[in-house]
Amino acid sequence: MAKDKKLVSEITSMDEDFAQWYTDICKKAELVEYTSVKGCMVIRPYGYAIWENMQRILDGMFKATGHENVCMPMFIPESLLQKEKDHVEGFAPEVAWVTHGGNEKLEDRLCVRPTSETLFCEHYANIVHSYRDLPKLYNQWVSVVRWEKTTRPFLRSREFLWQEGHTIHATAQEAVEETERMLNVYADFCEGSLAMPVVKGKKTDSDKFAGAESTYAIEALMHDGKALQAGTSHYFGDGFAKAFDIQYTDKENKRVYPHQTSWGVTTRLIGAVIMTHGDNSGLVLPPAVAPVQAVIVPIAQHKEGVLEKAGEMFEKLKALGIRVKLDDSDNSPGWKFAEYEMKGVPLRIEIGPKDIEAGQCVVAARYNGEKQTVSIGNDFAELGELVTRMLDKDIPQGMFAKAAENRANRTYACTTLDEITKALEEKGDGFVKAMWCGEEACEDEVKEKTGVGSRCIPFEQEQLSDKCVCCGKPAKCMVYWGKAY
RNA sequence: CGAGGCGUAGCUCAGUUUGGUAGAGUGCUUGGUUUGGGACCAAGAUGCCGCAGGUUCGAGUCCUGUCGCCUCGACCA
Repeated sequence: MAKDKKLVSEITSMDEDFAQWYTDICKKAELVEYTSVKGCMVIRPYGYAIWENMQRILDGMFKATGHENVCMPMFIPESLLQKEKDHVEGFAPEVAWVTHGGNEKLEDRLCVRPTSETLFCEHYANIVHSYRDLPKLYNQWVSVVRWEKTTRPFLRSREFLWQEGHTIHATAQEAVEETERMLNVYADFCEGSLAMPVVKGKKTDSDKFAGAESTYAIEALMHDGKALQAGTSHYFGDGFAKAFDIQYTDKENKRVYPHQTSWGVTTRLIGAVIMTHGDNSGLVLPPAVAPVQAVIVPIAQHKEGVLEKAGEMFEKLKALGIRVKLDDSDNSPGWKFAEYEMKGVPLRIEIGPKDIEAGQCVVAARYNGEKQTVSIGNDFAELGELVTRMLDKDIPQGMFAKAAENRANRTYACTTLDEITKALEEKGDGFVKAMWCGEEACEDEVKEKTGVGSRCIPFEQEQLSDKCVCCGKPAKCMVYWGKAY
């Protein structure tokens, strides 16, 4: 166990300090370790447990919306990848290639999947023949490889874990509905389980997924005012179906092309949680995904009765289905406090000789540091109720409110480029809301002059003015702008 | 891929200017005292000074090359 005395760096507005703070947490909370494989991370047990919790919740949501899990191969033959033109152009610069099998050179190189649209398409072509075969609603939990030039734990690594959902539908309308449904599933997960407010919207054309007709995304704002794309959902139209020759016979006995979607979230969500909720004492985890939801710290544990009482408490909370840990190691209480704060454990319960005498214990919440004493009685009933209520309701709601407040303080509505520059300079990086004419030239100019790029066209539109923030021509929509990870 | 910075004990780093026995703090091991915010005392273990060449009587230190990591750009979930 790492017992480094030095705590994490302070969060400040400086970019480099924030980056240092972030990497400190990733390492000191024992989430990741670097490896000899360049740009790839070891996700350690504590970090992986967070991902497992995310997986469990999301998988339940996918199953509830009728999706089935499958597993596609890790390798994609070059000939298969080449079939859809936009897609291959988008991904070619960042794929890794397998050129040899044993000692033999391969005729057709194999790419290590950067995403699996092409494999799903090939499969659809084999199994979709009739309208009766549709829709197919698939998902897979795998890792993918993208040969990134620079990497950061969770936010960008050469290999990362994700889920990719792939669906195929008879009609365009059904496919669009699916794209929107899954974006909503992601948003509900982020806001409900991760206590992280997100903006739902559509990407501009220049920002679309390679091969997509339209891309939807949820965007979250981090502590330092930068935006993070937390999940995406793509509508493909029938472009892939045409490229891969997927056709079915409809009720009128005509051969037609089906419509597809894909959607994914990754271990980047762990990075999003760190940068949304973390503070100067370390990680702050939402209870829904915390590997340990409550830690019991006995005080003066060598004294008679302390460990016994703590043990009873542990069993009681465990029986309530709470992920609870009793730390009876011989580290000092102060050390334990700091350690579990670093690791973001949502609740700490202190119990010592004084408490036992008074028939109580102390419960401290990680996200706001508030302590309260609660009676333990004979069977810990009151404690069990309090802990359950805090983990299920008070803490997620409190964390969400805190994150939403931070986002509100860093969201600026602007009507001119000068206003944007001024707001960013005076108040720091954040979301900028501004009107846009829909021209790519203006999108580029805004980025060049103010430093913020388009994040998404939010579903919830506001009419800030009727003119484009850049060119002054009639505006088509309001866009969220921001610096991105 | 462009520009900067850094590689010395598990970790954070000093030592490099001016070449001369490999250092500190922290962590680790053992024993004892402690325990309501990273406790204290004592004893102990820990190094291909990133790697490869070169200069030199002698290189952590100088030269050349190389690999790796970090930050900022560009690209990206």
